[in-house]
Amino acid sequence: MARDLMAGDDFTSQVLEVVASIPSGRVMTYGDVAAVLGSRASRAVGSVLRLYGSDVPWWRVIRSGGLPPVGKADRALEHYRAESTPLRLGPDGSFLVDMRLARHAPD
DNA sequence: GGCTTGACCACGC
DNA sequence: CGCGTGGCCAAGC
Repeated sequence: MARDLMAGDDFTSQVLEVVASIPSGRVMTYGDVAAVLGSRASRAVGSVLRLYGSDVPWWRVIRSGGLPPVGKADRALEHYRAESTPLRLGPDGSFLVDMRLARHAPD
């Protein structure tokens, strides 16, 4: 049947649901997403996005330090530029998301 | 059932 | 600021 990514009962579906609800130009940390689900499984959130992230705005979910997933930083950067996500220059000269401004607070 | 693996997080040095 | 350590929790074997 066709309820692959529909209304969530599973942890996986709920993660995708939350990620899809993040507004453009804003971001949430893996931990924040887990917290919305009443869990602290930040790693499991990452695992879900690694597998099913292609269908949701995965670049809006980053680490607590503002760094996007390793290897995907360049792809994420293109999206940030397009969404005008507040960026900030890291210590090594790379771009990080400015959490102070871009962090989206859940209820 | 237990052990291992992870797109993590916080803290200490 | 880099690195190690312990803790969390879902999924797969």
